Amino acid sequence: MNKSYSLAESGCIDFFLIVCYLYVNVNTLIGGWIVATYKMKDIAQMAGVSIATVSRVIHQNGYVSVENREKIEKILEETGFVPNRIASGLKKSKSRLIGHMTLFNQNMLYEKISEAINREASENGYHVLTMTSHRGSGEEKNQVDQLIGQQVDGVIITSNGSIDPGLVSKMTGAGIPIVMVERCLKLKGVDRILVDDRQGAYGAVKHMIDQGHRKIGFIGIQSQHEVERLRLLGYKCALEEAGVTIQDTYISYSQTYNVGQGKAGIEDIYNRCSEDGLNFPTAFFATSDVLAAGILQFCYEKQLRIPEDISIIGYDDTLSLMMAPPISSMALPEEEIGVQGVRLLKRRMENKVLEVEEVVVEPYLVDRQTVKKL
Amino acid sequence: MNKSYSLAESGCIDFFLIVCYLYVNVNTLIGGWIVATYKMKDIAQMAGVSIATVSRVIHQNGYVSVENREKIEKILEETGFVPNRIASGLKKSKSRLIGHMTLFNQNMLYEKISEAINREASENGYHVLTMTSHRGSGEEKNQVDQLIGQQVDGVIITSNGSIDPGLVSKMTGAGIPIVMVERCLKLKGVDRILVDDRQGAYGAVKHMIDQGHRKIGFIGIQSQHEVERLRLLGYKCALEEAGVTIQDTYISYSQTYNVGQGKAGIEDIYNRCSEDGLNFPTAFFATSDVLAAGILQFCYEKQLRIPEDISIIGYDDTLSLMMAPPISSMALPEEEIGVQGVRLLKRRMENKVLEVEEVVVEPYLVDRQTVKKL
DNA sequence: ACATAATGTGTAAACGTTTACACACGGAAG
DNA sequence: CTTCCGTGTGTAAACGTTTACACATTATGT
Repeated sequence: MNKSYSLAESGCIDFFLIVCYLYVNVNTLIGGWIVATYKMKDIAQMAGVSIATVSRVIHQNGYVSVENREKIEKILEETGFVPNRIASGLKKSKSRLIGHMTLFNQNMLYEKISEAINREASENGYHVLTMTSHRGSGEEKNQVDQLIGQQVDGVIITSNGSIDPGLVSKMTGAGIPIVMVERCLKLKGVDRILVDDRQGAYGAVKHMIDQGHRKIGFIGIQSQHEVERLRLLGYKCALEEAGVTIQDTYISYSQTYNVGQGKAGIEDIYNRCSEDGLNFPTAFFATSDVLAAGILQFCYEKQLRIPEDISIIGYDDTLSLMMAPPISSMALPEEEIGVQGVRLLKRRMENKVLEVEEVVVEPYLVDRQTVKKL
Repeated sequence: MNKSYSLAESGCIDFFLIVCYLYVNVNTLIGGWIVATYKMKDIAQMAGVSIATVSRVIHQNGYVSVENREKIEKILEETGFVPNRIASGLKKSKSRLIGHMTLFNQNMLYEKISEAINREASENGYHVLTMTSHRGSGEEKNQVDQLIGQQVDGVIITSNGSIDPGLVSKMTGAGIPIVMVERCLKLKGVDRILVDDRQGAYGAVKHMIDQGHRKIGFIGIQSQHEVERLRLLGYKCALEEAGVTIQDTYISYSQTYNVGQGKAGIEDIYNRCSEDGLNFPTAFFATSDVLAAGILQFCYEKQLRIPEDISIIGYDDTLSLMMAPPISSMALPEEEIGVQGVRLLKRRMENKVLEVEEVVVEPYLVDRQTVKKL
């Protein structure tokens, strides 16, 4: 090595690189291939400088002579050197990792939010460690330990309003900032991105009322969670505002978000209407596109046309474009949700003490003309 | 500290814990809360042993007296200690991180595969760093550097057959094992999980033929990629085998996987049939559910019933259950794809030299009775 | 009784960065 | 001709683990 070192000093960089390639960094032999990874120490040796100087070039701080800077930059380029984030993370007590806890869900909404989070994080020099759990599985406890162990700089919790608050405290207790997104818990020190679901439902139902509908069905979820309560509330507000009395017969709550339950919901309303001697609604609002899909299946069976026979508005705009026919839906600004989530987190990660923030985002109607004018 | 230390030694653990909580590990004050994180050093001090002993308890290796083991375990429990993975990663040159490179895609298929990868990784003590890129964006180059920098122990590339092979070599060159999944490139030292798409398409079309169909349409993607070639091949094989001559008029290639293109595809065939004076097909095979959704939209407009007027089989079973009506589809074993991917990777990560492996998984028909018996 | 093995514990050197500090050189200001 | 500041560079000590090694102590076999 000493010999190689002097070679490098005397300017024979290229030859030296080959020597290095063969001898310095041979970590492993895989299938006969020589595999090399460079460390700052190696770069420093090749450039004939100290590792501190290399670091100064990489981080563009401190003083480095033009001559050395160029020499080092050239070597960096040639070797494709990538600094070891683990080592720097250890020294700086920053992993530049964001944890993302989410529930697995057959819904592109969460996929889209995830995507926005990943992208925004990446643009800010962070990476995302995703932990997917399954409703009621209790996996979160272990995941929290894993995230703390990985020294994540912050955590985003997407749509998991049922997470154990104790776990969240464990993280905040470890100094990890948290942002909850879409389905949130009101917790000390936890920022929130909320969707104005009351307004979303209100807007959808208002649109139907404006088109002349008065008998409007509601297909939602029986949920302890606030978002479903708000959607029902928005529905009721719109009706009350229009002076329409609320018919329980027109309201159906399912257990979970799935097509079958959506279809069962409208069938239930259909049957109860006959029993109660009421007219079947002329329009339906579903609190999720997946439930709306169930409504469409019902219509298909009964050979009802949309919007001629039945008007529909869905929610979340994940499937509506793909349905036959494509239906109107209240879309959520997934992009904004993800981006704002990362931004809030970033502010906390970078300057510790801040007020708790709450950002409210608004759904917007994607109108595909599935509400008939009466 | 020395005073506290002697307290611990004299057995006053509980009091000592409080002292520790207040003084030893006060890292930050957030909103008035005292925040503490423990290191092995702290645990060792509390237990009055050396840090090596604590490590032996945590990793359950080496000899530790029952007395010390119990004392340490108790403290570990009480403090909720989580070892710093960054530090151990640095020492062991293992991050226990798996990189996952995937393309963003409005398709639950990738979501499901991701989910399986995350779960299987987690069960094996790994975490997943997901890097989502967008077709043709060139984001991959940077992502590869990030993954190398994070010292990931392995990388899974999902459905990105268009990744630059040079980037893959950079990773294998850095000693990182790679598994490609679903859409693969044949590259030196890269394991593959392949879907038998030829067989999948063949099976779907065979099913239609068995039900008596002879005029069968194909809605696919004009793709350089092998999977679409295989699906078309499977379609043609099934027809040839049945002695049916292949009609170009019945075949349509779209640009990308989206509903609009699916609908345009079948409209195109419809128009060309009139021009050529051919009968419209009685059945359609689509190479993706999203294209099949387009077919359903066409049928809806034309008031064609399924399967009475038109028979359909989709592919990937991501949307078919939610359509009106739910349609038959060739499902891919997403679970198996993800799990096998992680397993292959794990074998490579744990014992370096292995033959390149190729696992082929089979699609299976989910029959929802949308092929009419002729 | 003595060698040897099994058990239990602590010390200290890594791992690859970052960064405070020290030092050296030149030029400008007094 | 000092003194001081702006540049440029290297040294070495962290960061929190893991683990080889050394050293005890006790048990076992002869």
